Amino acid sequence: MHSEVVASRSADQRDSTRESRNGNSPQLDAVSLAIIQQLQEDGRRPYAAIGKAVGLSEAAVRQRVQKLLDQGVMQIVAVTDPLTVGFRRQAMVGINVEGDVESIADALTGMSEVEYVVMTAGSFDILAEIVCEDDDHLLDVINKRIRSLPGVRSTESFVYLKLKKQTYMWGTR
Amino acid sequence: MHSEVVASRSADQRDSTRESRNGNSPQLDAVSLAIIQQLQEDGRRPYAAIGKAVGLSEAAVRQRVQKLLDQGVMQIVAVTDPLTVGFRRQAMVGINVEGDVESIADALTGMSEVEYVVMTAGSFDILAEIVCEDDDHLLDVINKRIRSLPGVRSTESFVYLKLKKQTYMWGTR
DNA sequence: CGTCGGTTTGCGGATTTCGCAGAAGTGCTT
DNA sequence: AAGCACTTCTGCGAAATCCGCAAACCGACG
Repeated sequence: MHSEVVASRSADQRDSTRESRNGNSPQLDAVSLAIIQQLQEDGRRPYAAIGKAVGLSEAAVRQRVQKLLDQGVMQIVAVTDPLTVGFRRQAMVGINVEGDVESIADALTGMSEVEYVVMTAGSFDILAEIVCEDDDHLLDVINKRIRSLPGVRSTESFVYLKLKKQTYMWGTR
Repeated sequence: MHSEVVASRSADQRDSTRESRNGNSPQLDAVSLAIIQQLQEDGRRPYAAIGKAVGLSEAAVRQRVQKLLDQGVMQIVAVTDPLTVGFRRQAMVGINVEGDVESIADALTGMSEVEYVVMTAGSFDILAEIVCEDDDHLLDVINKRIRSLPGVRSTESFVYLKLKKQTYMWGTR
């Protein structure tokens, strides 16, 4: 059917991307990257359409997507502005830690109200995004649960007023 | 078929959630919220399965999902850890503004390297997440493009070292 | 009471997903 | 070079899903 596409692809695209120095990250070739890109535009795009776009059979796309999902490289989900969906209070919290930063980060990861945790360089060791239903809940999470973690030296909160942009399009520039 | 489910639902769930004080946000009833919740667990879950879970026919779920998509209330996309996908440098940038904060936020929104923009209360007026390929690119975006915006008083950068958590499960506690 | 707009439902037909067996490609060993 | 283990890709047929549409339903309003 589209055999000429397959033939023209296999030689060049296959291993053009080098696996990163990041130890745990599974190496992604250009085809998987292209598949991810397709699914970043529309998470429900049919496998056949993706296959046509990247030069692979429907079944091959399906297998690759399943593997990417299993490996945790990507997830296909609905995303919303939490404000729209009834979570009225959100905040980014900058945290300074003494001792092991990663163990604190892991503790934050375990909290259901914490949506996003990243270790950073700069005047904060950790940034964590908190999503709550109301002020009381937010106050409780920040003051009781986070500040009380042993090793947390200080925190600074930035309450969200308005979400202006939220994209998932990297690679599609 | 599942008429008893429909019957039991229509009376109670329909308009149990109040529309928010947020002017532009389309009011979401409990059923749409439940649909979103299903799609946050798996963006490719079949409409029929969602219908069974929320007590609606397959066609009704399909129409609601389409409307939520059209209205921009939610989007169904693949999300990844950018580090895994070859974007080696990311940073959160805190920005202080003199004058109109929103116009600066809009300017940031227009930059393709900016993934996330939120207006905040606290010692920053805006938080923006930047995704770049390398150090040069990141430096360029922060120093040349952001700091040069008229009205930007100061910026502070937090370069990402390691992403620890990234979830889209609000509502599913 | 009638009707008007918005939603839901129940279909058939087109499309997509799924599982599987065989072919093809890769790397390693002899 | 040939053999072998392993992974990936392809090409189906069957099952499930998606999609469009017309009719039914429902609350609101005159």
